[in-house]
Amino acid sequence: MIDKKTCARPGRPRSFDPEAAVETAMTLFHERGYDGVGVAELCAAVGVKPPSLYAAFGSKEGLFERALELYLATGGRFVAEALAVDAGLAETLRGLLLRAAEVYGAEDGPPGCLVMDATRNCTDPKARDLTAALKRRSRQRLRDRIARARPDLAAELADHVVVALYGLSAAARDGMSRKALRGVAEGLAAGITRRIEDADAAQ
Amino acid sequence: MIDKKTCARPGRPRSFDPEAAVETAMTLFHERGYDGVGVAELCAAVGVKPPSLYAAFGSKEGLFERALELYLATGGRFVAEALAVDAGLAETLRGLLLRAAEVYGAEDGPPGCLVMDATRNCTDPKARDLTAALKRRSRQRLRDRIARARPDLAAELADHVVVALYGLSAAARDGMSRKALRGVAEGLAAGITRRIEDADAAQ
DNA sequence: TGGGTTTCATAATGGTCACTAAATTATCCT
DNA sequence: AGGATAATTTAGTGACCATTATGAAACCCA
Repeated sequence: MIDKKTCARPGRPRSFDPEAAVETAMTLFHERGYDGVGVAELCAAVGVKPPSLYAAFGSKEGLFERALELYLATGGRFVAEALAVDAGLAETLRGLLLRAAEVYGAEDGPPGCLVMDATRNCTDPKARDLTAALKRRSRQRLRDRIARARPDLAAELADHVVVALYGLSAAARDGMSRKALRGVAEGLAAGITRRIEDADAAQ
Repeated sequence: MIDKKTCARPGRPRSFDPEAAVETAMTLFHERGYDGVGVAELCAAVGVKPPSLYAAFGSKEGLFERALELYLATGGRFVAEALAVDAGLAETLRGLLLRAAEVYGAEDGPPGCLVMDATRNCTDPKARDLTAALKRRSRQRLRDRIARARPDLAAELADHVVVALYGLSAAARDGMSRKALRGVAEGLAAGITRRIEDADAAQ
Protein backbone atom coordinates (compact mmCIF):
# COMPACT_ATOMS: atom_id res chain seq x y z
CA MET A 1 0.00 0.00 0.00
CA ILE A 2 1.49 3.28 -1.11
CA ASP A 3 0.83 6.49 0.71
CA LYS A 4 -0.59 9.00 -1.73
CA LYS A 5 0.64 11.97 0.26
CA THR A 6 4.36 11.24 0.62
CA CYS A 7 4.81 9.40 -2.66
CA ALA A 8 3.66 12.19 -4.98
CA ARG A 9 2.37 11.26 -8.41
CA PRO A 10 3.65 12.90 -11.58
CA GLY A 11 2.05 16.02 -12.90
CA ARG A 12 1.25 19.36 -11.39
CA PRO A 13 -0.01 19.04 -7.84
CA ARG A 14 -3.46 20.19 -6.78
CA SER A 15 -3.70 23.74 -5.55
CA PHE A 16 -6.78 23.01 -3.44
CA ASP A 17 -8.03 20.33 -1.06
CA PRO A 18 -10.92 18.40 -2.65
CA GLU A 19 -12.24 17.36 0.76
CA ALA A 20 -12.35 20.96 1.90
CA ALA A 21 -14.10 21.82 -1.37
CA VAL A 22 -16.73 19.18 -0.67
CA GLU A 23 -17.27 20.60 2.79
CA THR A 24 -17.65 24.10 1.39
CA ALA A 25 -20.08 22.84 -1.21
CA MET A 26 -22.04 20.97 1.45
CA THR A 27 -22.51 24.14 3.44
CA LEU A 28 -23.56 26.18 0.42
CA PHE A 29 -25.99 23.53 -0.86
CA HIS A 30 -27.41 23.26 2.64
CA GLU A 31 -27.89 27.01 2.92
CA ARG A 32 -29.48 27.70 -0.42
CA GLY A 33 -30.35 24.41 -2.08
CA TYR A 34 -28.96 22.72 -5.18
CA ASP A 35 -30.35 25.16 -7.73
CA GLY A 36 -29.64 28.12 -5.49
CA VAL A 37 -25.88 27.66 -5.67
CA GLY A 38 -24.15 28.25 -9.00
CA VAL A 39 -20.91 26.70 -10.14
CA ALA A 40 -19.34 30.15 -10.26
CA GLU A 41 -20.16 30.70 -6.60
CA LEU A 42 -18.86 27.28 -5.64
CA CYS A 43 -15.63 28.07 -7.44
CA ALA A 44 -15.29 31.44 -5.74
CA ALA A 45 -15.89 29.87 -2.32
CA VAL A 46 -13.34 27.13 -2.93
CA GLY A 47 -10.87 29.48 -4.59
CA VAL A 48 -10.72 27.61 -7.87
CA LYS A 49 -11.73 28.08 -11.50
CA PRO A 50 -14.50 25.95 -13.06
CA PRO A 51 -12.23 23.55 -14.98
CA SER A 52 -10.54 22.51 -11.76
CA LEU A 53 -13.84 21.69 -10.12
CA TYR A 54 -14.95 19.70 -13.14
CA ALA A 55 -11.66 17.82 -13.28
CA ALA A 56 -12.06 16.85 -9.64
CA PHE A 57 -15.79 16.08 -9.46
CA GLY A 58 -17.02 15.64 -13.02
CA SER A 59 -20.07 17.85 -12.70
CA LYS A 60 -22.07 19.99 -10.32
CA GLU A 61 -24.19 16.94 -9.64
CA GLY A 62 -21.06 14.89 -8.86
CA LEU A 63 -19.97 17.48 -6.32
CA PHE A 64 -23.47 17.45 -4.83
CA GLU A 65 -23.27 13.68 -4.48
CA ARG A 66 -20.00 14.02 -2.59
CA ALA A 67 -21.55 16.72 -0.41
CA LEU A 68 -24.45 14.41 0.43
CA GLU A 69 -22.03 11.63 1.39
CA LEU A 70 -20.16 14.01 3.66
CA TYR A 71 -23.43 15.15 5.20
CA LEU A 72 -24.38 11.58 6.04
CA ALA A 73 -21.04 11.26 7.84
CA THR A 74 -21.45 14.53 9.77
CA GLY A 75 -24.65 16.53 10.16
CA GLY A 76 -26.95 13.73 9.07
CA ARG A 77 -25.23 11.02 11.06
CA PHE A 78 -27.60 11.48 13.98
CA VAL A 79 -30.41 9.57 12.25
CA ALA A 80 -28.49 6.30 12.03
CA GLU A 81 -27.07 6.92 15.49
CA ALA A 82 -30.42 7.56 17.10
CA LEU A 83 -31.88 4.43 15.51
CA ALA A 84 -28.95 2.36 16.80
CA VAL A 85 -29.54 3.33 20.42
CA ASP A 86 -30.31 0.36 22.63
CA ALA A 87 -33.60 1.50 24.11
CA GLY A 88 -37.32 0.90 23.80
CA LEU A 89 -39.09 1.95 20.64
CA ALA A 90 -40.79 5.02 22.08
CA GLU A 91 -37.61 6.23 23.74
CA THR A 92 -35.61 5.58 20.58
CA LEU A 93 -37.98 7.63 18.44
CA ARG A 94 -38.07 10.37 21.05
CA GLY A 95 -34.29 10.52 20.93
CA LEU A 96 -34.39 10.74 17.16
CA LEU A 97 -36.77 13.71 17.19
CA LEU A 98 -34.91 15.54 19.94
CA ARG A 99 -31.61 15.08 18.14
CA ALA A 100 -33.26 16.34 14.96
CA ALA A 101 -34.38 19.49 16.78
CA GLU A 102 -30.82 20.08 17.97
CA VAL A 103 -29.22 19.49 14.59
CA TYR A 104 -31.82 21.26 12.45
CA GLY A 105 -31.84 24.24 14.77
CA ALA A 106 -28.07 24.48 15.16
CA GLU A 107 -26.95 28.10 15.15
CA ASP A 108 -23.45 27.36 13.90
CA GLY A 109 -24.62 25.82 10.65
CA PRO A 110 -27.41 25.96 8.07
CA PRO A 111 -30.87 25.12 9.45
CA GLY A 112 -32.85 22.05 8.55
CA CYS A 113 -31.80 18.89 6.76
CA LEU A 114 -29.68 18.94 3.63
CA VAL A 115 -31.06 15.65 2.32
CA MET A 116 -34.69 16.54 2.91
CA ASP A 117 -34.68 20.09 1.66
CA ALA A 118 -31.77 20.83 -0.68
CA THR A 119 -33.67 19.63 -3.74
CA ARG A 120 -37.08 21.10 -2.94
CA ASN A 121 -38.35 22.74 -6.15
CA CYS A 122 -35.14 21.57 -7.79
CA THR A 123 -35.13 21.52 -11.57
CA ASP A 124 -32.33 18.98 -11.95
CA PRO A 125 -33.72 15.42 -12.11
CA LYS A 126 -30.41 13.79 -11.22
CA ALA A 127 -29.98 15.88 -8.09
CA ARG A 128 -33.54 15.09 -7.06
CA ASP A 129 -32.91 11.39 -7.58
CA LEU A 130 -29.87 11.49 -5.31
CA THR A 131 -31.80 12.89 -2.37
CA ALA A 132 -34.86 10.76 -3.10
CA ALA A 133 -32.78 7.60 -2.82
CA LEU A 134 -31.34 8.70 0.52
CA LYS A 135 -34.77 9.59 1.83
CA ARG A 136 -36.11 6.19 0.82
CA ARG A 137 -33.20 4.47 2.52
CA SER A 138 -33.62 6.40 5.76
CA ARG A 139 -37.33 5.72 5.83
CA GLN A 140 -36.67 2.02 5.28
CA ARG A 141 -34.23 1.91 8.19
CA LEU A 142 -36.68 3.74 10.39
CA ARG A 143 -39.39 1.34 9.37
CA ASP A 144 -37.19 -1.67 10.06
CA ARG A 145 -36.36 -0.35 13.51
CA ILE A 146 -40.03 0.15 14.31
CA ALA A 147 -40.89 -3.29 12.94
CA ARG A 148 -38.54 -4.90 15.44
CA ALA A 149 -40.91 -3.90 18.22
CA ARG A 150 -44.22 -3.34 16.46
CA PRO A 151 -44.31 -4.78 12.93
CA ASP A 152 -48.01 -4.01 12.73
CA LEU A 153 -47.35 -0.29 13.22
CA ALA A 154 -44.20 -0.06 11.13
CA ALA A 155 -45.63 1.63 8.05
CA GLU A 156 -47.90 4.14 9.69
CA LEU A 157 -45.48 4.98 12.50
CA ALA A 158 -42.64 5.43 10.02
CA ASP A 159 -44.81 7.86 8.08
CA HIS A 160 -45.65 9.65 11.31
CA VAL A 161 -41.98 10.09 12.21
CA VAL A 162 -41.02 11.07 8.67
CA VAL A 163 -43.65 13.80 8.66
CA ALA A 164 -42.38 15.00 12.03
CA LEU A 165 -38.82 15.20 10.72
CA TYR A 166 -39.93 16.99 7.55
CA GLY A 167 -41.85 19.44 9.68
CA LEU A 168 -38.95 20.14 12.01
CA SER A 169 -36.60 20.69 9.08
CA ALA A 170 -38.97 22.98 7.21
CA ALA A 171 -39.75 24.97 10.34
CA ALA A 172 -36.04 25.34 11.07
CA ARG A 173 -35.48 26.61 7.54
CA ASP A 174 -38.24 29.16 8.10
CA GLY A 175 -36.41 30.48 11.12
CA MET A 176 -37.99 28.64 14.06
CA SER A 177 -35.62 28.81 17.03
CA ARG A 178 -33.79 25.82 18.40
CA LYS A 179 -35.65 26.21 21.66
CA ALA A 180 -39.01 26.18 19.93
CA LEU A 181 -37.96 23.19 17.84
CA ARG A 182 -37.02 21.36 21.03
CA GLY A 183 -40.43 22.01 22.51
CA VAL A 184 -42.20 20.84 19.36
CA ALA A 185 -40.01 17.74 19.11
CA GLU A 186 -40.84 16.89 22.70
CA GLY A 187 -44.55 17.27 21.97
CA LEU A 188 -44.33 15.21 18.80
CA ALA A 189 -42.42 12.52 20.66
CA ALA A 190 -45.06 12.45 23.39
CA GLY A 191 -47.73 11.94 20.77
CA ILE A 192 -45.81 9.09 19.18
CA THR A 193 -45.21 7.53 22.59
CA ARG A 194 -48.94 7.61 23.32
CA ARG A 195 -49.64 6.06 19.96
CA ILE A 196 -47.30 3.19 20.80
CA GLU A 197 -48.67 2.83 24.32
CA ASP A 198 -52.23 2.76 23.05
CA ALA A 199 -51.31 0.04 20.61
CA ASP A 200 -49.49 -1.89 23.32
CA ALA A 201 -52.52 -1.64 25.58
CA ALA A 202 -54.85 -2.86 22.84
CA GLN A 203 -52.67 -5.83 22.18
CA MET B 1 -70.63 52.33 -11.50
CA ILE B 2 -69.87 51.12 -14.99
CA ASP B 3 -69.72 47.49 -15.93
CA LYS B 4 -66.36 46.78 -17.48
CA LYS B 5 -67.59 43.80 -19.48
CA THR B 6 -70.54 45.24 -21.41
CA CYS B 7 -69.28 48.82 -21.70
CA ALA B 8 -66.07 48.08 -23.55
CA ARG B 9 -63.24 50.57 -23.20
CA PRO B 10 -61.41 52.00 -26.18
CA GLY B 11 -58.37 50.20 -27.53
CA ARG B 12 -57.66 46.70 -28.66
CA PRO B 13 -59.40 44.11 -26.46
CA ARG B 14 -57.51 41.50 -24.48
CA SER B 15 -56.93 38.22 -26.24
CA PHE B 16 -56.69 36.29 -22.96
CA ASP B 17 -58.43 36.10 -19.62
CA PRO B 18 -56.17 37.46 -16.87
CA GLU B 19 -58.02 35.48 -14.21
CA ALA B 20 -57.48 32.26 -16.12
CA ALA B 21 -53.83 33.22 -16.49
CA VAL B 22 -53.53 33.66 -12.73
CA GLU B 23 -55.07 30.24 -12.22
CA THR B 24 -52.66 28.66 -14.69
CA ALA B 25 -49.75 30.40 -12.99
CA MET B 26 -50.97 29.25 -9.58
CA THR B 27 -50.94 25.63 -10.70
CA LEU B 28 -47.48 25.90 -12.25
CA PHE B 29 -45.98 27.69 -9.26
CA HIS B 30 -47.55 25.10 -7.00
CA GLU B 31 -46.14 22.22 -9.04
CA ARG B 32 -42.58 23.42 -9.43
CA GLY B 33 -42.04 26.43 -7.20
CA TYR B 34 -41.39 30.06 -8.03
CA ASP B 35 -37.90 29.63 -9.46
CA GLY B 36 -38.86 26.41 -11.21
CA VAL B 37 -41.30 28.12 -13.55
CA GLY B 38 -39.95 30.52 -16.14
CA VAL B 39 -41.76 33.41 -17.72
CA ALA B 40 -41.47 31.70 -21.09
CA GLU B 41 -43.27 28.64 -19.75
CA LEU B 42 -45.94 30.75 -18.10
CA CYS B 43 -46.49 32.50 -21.42
CA ALA B 44 -46.72 29.25 -23.31
CA ALA B 45 -49.22 27.83 -20.81
CA VAL B 46 -51.39 30.94 -20.95
CA GLY B 47 -51.03 31.28 -24.73
CA VAL B 48 -49.54 34.74 -24.61
CA LYS B 49 -46.26 36.49 -25.38
CA PRO B 50 -44.14 38.00 -22.58
CA PRO B 51 -45.09 41.66 -23.17
CA SER B 52 -48.76 40.82 -22.63
CA LEU B 53 -48.03 39.16 -19.29
CA TYR B 54 -45.94 42.12 -18.19
CA ALA B 55 -48.60 44.59 -19.27
CA ALA B 56 -51.17 42.72 -17.21
CA PHE B 57 -49.18 41.84 -14.08
CA GLY B 58 -46.10 44.05 -14.07
CA SER B 59 -43.62 41.32 -13.32
CA LYS B 60 -43.23 37.64 -12.59
CA GLU B 61 -43.39 38.52 -8.93
CA GLY B 62 -46.63 40.44 -9.50
CA LEU B 63 -48.17 37.40 -11.15
CA PHE B 64 -46.97 35.26 -8.26
CA GLU B 65 -48.63 37.61 -5.82
CA ARG B 66 -51.90 37.26 -7.70
CA ALA B 67 -51.48 33.49 -7.72
CA LEU B 68 -50.99 33.51 -3.95
CA GLU B 69 -54.15 35.59 -3.51
CA LEU B 70 -56.09 33.12 -5.63
CA TYR B 71 -54.66 30.24 -3.64
CA LEU B 72 -55.86 31.77 -0.38
CA ALA B 73 -59.33 31.93 -1.89
CA THR B 74 -59.29 28.33 -3.15
CA GLY B 75 -56.81 25.65 -2.13
CA GLY B 76 -55.52 27.46 0.94
CA ARG B 77 -58.93 28.56 2.14
CA PHE B 78 -59.25 25.54 4.40
CA VAL B 79 -56.93 27.01 7.04
CA ALA B 80 -59.13 30.00 7.78
CA GLU B 81 -62.22 27.81 7.48
CA ALA B 82 -60.94 25.19 9.87
CA LEU B 83 -59.98 27.84 12.43
CA ALA B 84 -63.45 29.41 12.17
CA VAL B 85 -65.24 26.19 13.10
CA ASP B 86 -67.26 26.48 16.28
CA ALA B 87 -65.77 23.59 18.24
CA GLY B 88 -63.39 22.94 21.11
CA LEU B 89 -59.74 23.69 20.65
CA ALA B 90 -58.58 20.11 20.25
CA GLU B 91 -61.34 19.28 17.79
CA THR B 92 -60.68 22.47 15.83
CA LEU B 93 -56.98 21.69 15.46
CA ARG B 94 -57.79 18.09 14.56
CA GLY B 95 -60.09 19.35 11.82
CA LEU B 96 -57.35 21.65 10.56
CA LEU B 97 -54.84 18.80 10.26
CA LEU B 98 -57.29 16.40 8.65
CA ARG B 99 -58.31 19.02 6.11
CA ALA B 100 -54.64 19.68 5.42
CA ALA B 101 -54.09 15.98 4.70
CA GLU B 102 -56.98 16.03 2.23
CA VAL B 103 -55.90 19.20 0.46
CA TYR B 104 -52.16 18.51 0.43
CA GLY B 105 -52.71 14.97 -0.80
CA ALA B 106 -55.30 15.84 -3.43
CA GLU B 107 -54.76 13.80 -6.54
CA ASP B 108 -56.39 16.30 -8.88
CA GLY B 109 -53.95 19.04 -8.10
CA PRO B 110 -50.36 19.71 -7.07
CA PRO B 111 -49.37 18.19 -3.71
CA GLY B 112 -48.54 20.18 -0.62
CA CYS B 113 -49.07 23.83 0.17
CA LEU B 114 -48.28 26.58 -2.31
CA VAL B 115 -47.62 29.17 0.39
CA MET B 116 -45.39 26.95 2.49
CA ASP B 117 -43.32 25.38 -0.24
CA ALA B 118 -43.32 27.42 -3.45
CA THR B 119 -40.42 29.60 -2.31
CA ARG B 120 -38.28 26.91 -0.67
CA ASN B 121 -34.70 27.46 -1.88
CA CYS B 122 -36.03 30.41 -3.83
CA THR B 123 -33.46 32.95 -4.99
CA ASP B 124 -35.87 35.85 -5.38
CA PRO B 125 -36.10 37.87 -2.14
CA LYS B 126 -39.40 39.53 -3.06
CA ALA B 127 -41.09 36.21 -3.76
CA ARG B 128 -39.80 34.86 -0.46
CA ASP B 129 -41.11 37.90 1.35
CA LEU B 130 -44.56 37.39 -0.10
CA THR B 131 -44.88 33.86 1.23
CA ALA B 132 -43.14 34.73 4.50
CA ALA B 133 -45.75 37.38 5.22
CA LEU B 134 -48.59 34.94 4.56
CA LYS B 135 -46.98 32.29 6.76
CA ARG B 136 -46.59 34.81 9.58
CA ARG B 137 -50.20 35.85 9.23
CA SER B 138 -51.50 32.29 9.29
CA ARG B 139 -49.40 31.44 12.31
CA GLN B 140 -50.71 34.51 14.09
CA ARG B 141 -54.31 33.54 13.41
CA LEU B 142 -53.62 30.01 14.57
CA ARG B 143 -52.01 31.37 17.70
CA ASP B 144 -54.91 33.71 18.36
CA ARG B 145 -57.37 30.86 18.03
CA ILE B 146 -55.41 28.74 20.49
CA ALA B 147 -55.08 31.66 22.87
CA ARG B 148 -58.84 31.92 23.11
CA ALA B 149 -58.90 28.62 24.97
CA ARG B 150 -55.38 28.25 26.32
CA PRO B 151 -53.39 31.50 26.22
CA ASP B 152 -50.62 29.83 28.20
CA LEU B 153 -50.11 27.24 25.48
CA ALA B 154 -50.61 29.52 22.49
CA ALA B 155 -47.01 29.92 21.39
CA GLU B 156 -45.82 26.36 21.82
CA LEU B 157 -49.01 24.79 20.50
CA ALA B 158 -48.98 27.08 17.48
CA ASP B 159 -45.43 25.96 16.76
CA HIS B 160 -46.49 22.35 17.16
CA VAL B 161 -49.31 22.73 14.65
CA VAL B 162 -47.17 24.71 12.23
CA VAL B 163 -44.55 21.97 12.25
CA ALA B 164 -47.25 19.39 11.66
CA LEU B 165 -48.56 21.34 8.67
CA TYR B 166 -45.07 21.83 7.28
CA GLY B 167 -44.44 18.12 7.65
CA LEU B 168 -47.66 17.11 5.93
CA SER B 169 -46.98 19.46 3.03
CA ALA B 170 -43.38 18.33 2.57
CA ALA B 171 -44.36 14.66 2.79
CA ALA B 172 -47.10 15.21 0.23
CA ARG B 173 -44.60 16.86 -2.09
CA ASP B 174 -42.36 13.82 -1.68
CA GLY B 175 -45.14 11.56 -2.85
CA MET B 176 -46.79 10.38 0.35
CA SER B 177 -50.29 9.13 -0.46
CA ARG B 178 -53.42 10.87 0.66
CA LYS B 179 -54.34 7.84 2.71
CA ALA B 180 -51.00 7.84 4.52
CA LEU B 181 -51.27 11.58 5.08
CA ARG B 182 -54.69 11.04 6.64
CA GLY B 183 -53.28 8.47 9.03
CA VAL B 184 -50.42 10.72 10.03
CA ALA B 185 -52.71 13.72 10.46
CA GLU B 186 -54.93 11.67 12.73
CA GLY B 187 -51.93 10.62 14.78
CA LEU B 188 -50.59 14.15 14.99
CA ALA B 189 -54.02 15.40 16.02
CA ALA B 190 -54.22 12.78 18.75
CA GLY B 191 -50.87 13.91 20.08
CA ILE B 192 -52.00 17.53 20.14
CA THR B 193 -55.25 16.56 21.81
CA ARG B 194 -53.33 14.76 24.56
CA ARG B 195 -51.12 17.77 25.01
CA ILE B 196 -54.17 19.95 25.53
CA GLU B 197 -55.84 17.43 27.83
CA ASP B 198 -52.71 17.07 29.91
CA ALA B 199 -52.54 20.84 30.28
CA ASP B 200 -56.23 20.99 31.16
CA ALA B 201 -55.76 18.32 33.80
CA ALA B 202 -52.81 20.12 35.33
CA GLN B 203 -54.73 23.34 35.60
C1' DT C 1 -63.22 57.00 -42.56
C1' DG C 2 -59.73 58.69 -39.46
C1' DG C 3 -57.67 59.88 -34.74
C1' DG C 4 -57.18 58.00 -30.06
C1' DT C 5 -56.23 54.19 -27.27
C1' DT C 6 -54.80 49.80 -25.82
C1' DT C 7 -52.93 45.29 -26.62
C1' DC C 8 -50.55 42.62 -29.63
C1' DA C 9 -46.20 40.09 -31.68
C1' DT C 10 -41.38 40.50 -33.15
C1' DA C 11 -37.11 40.61 -31.70
C1' DA C 12 -33.78 41.77 -28.86
C1' DT C 13 -31.59 43.43 -24.18
C1' DG C 14 -27.83 42.20 -20.70
C1' DG C 15 -27.11 38.64 -17.36
C1' DT C 16 -26.40 34.11 -15.60
C1' DC C 17 -26.49 29.14 -16.23
C1' DA C 18 -23.49 24.70 -16.45
C1' DC C 19 -19.75 23.43 -18.90
C1' DT C 20 -15.30 23.08 -21.84
C1' DA C 21 -11.39 23.64 -25.69
C1' DA C 22 -6.88 25.24 -25.74
C1' DA C 23 -2.79 26.54 -23.97
C1' DT C 24 0.17 27.31 -19.87
C1' DT C 25 2.41 25.91 -15.60
C1' DA C 26 4.24 22.89 -12.15
C1' DT C 27 5.57 18.75 -10.66
C1' DC C 28 8.01 13.77 -11.13
C1' DC C 29 11.05 10.56 -13.33
C1' DT C 30 14.99 9.44 -16.21
C1' DA D 1 18.28 19.07 -18.58
C1' DG D 2 14.20 17.07 -20.86
C1' DG D 3 10.05 14.25 -21.60
C1' DA D 4 5.81 12.76 -19.44
C1' DT D 5 1.91 13.88 -16.81
C1' DA D 6 -1.62 16.33 -14.65
C1' DA D 7 -3.70 20.52 -12.86
C1' DT D 8 -3.86 25.14 -13.85
C1' DT D 9 -5.72 29.48 -16.32
C1' DT D 10 -7.93 32.17 -19.94
C1' DA D 11 -11.62 32.72 -22.47
C1' DG D 12 -15.10 31.22 -24.28
C1' DT D 13 -19.53 27.84 -25.69
C1' DG D 14 -24.74 27.90 -26.50
C1' DA D 15 -28.84 27.96 -23.69
C1' DC D 16 -31.86 30.04 -20.79
C1' DC D 17 -33.22 33.87 -17.44
C1' DA D 18 -36.55 38.04 -16.65
C1' DT D 19 -37.54 42.00 -19.01
C1' DT D 20 -38.48 45.54 -22.70
C1' DA D 21 -38.13 48.90 -27.00
C1' DT D 22 -40.52 49.07 -31.18
C1' DG D 23 -44.12 49.04 -34.26
C1' DA D 24 -48.14 46.72 -36.12
C1' DA D 25 -52.98 45.43 -35.19
C1' DA D 26 -57.64 45.86 -33.30
C1' DC D 27 -60.90 48.13 -30.99
C1' DC D 28 -63.91 52.84 -29.66
C1' DC D 29 -65.72 57.23 -30.82
C1' DA D 30 -66.45 61.16 -33.86
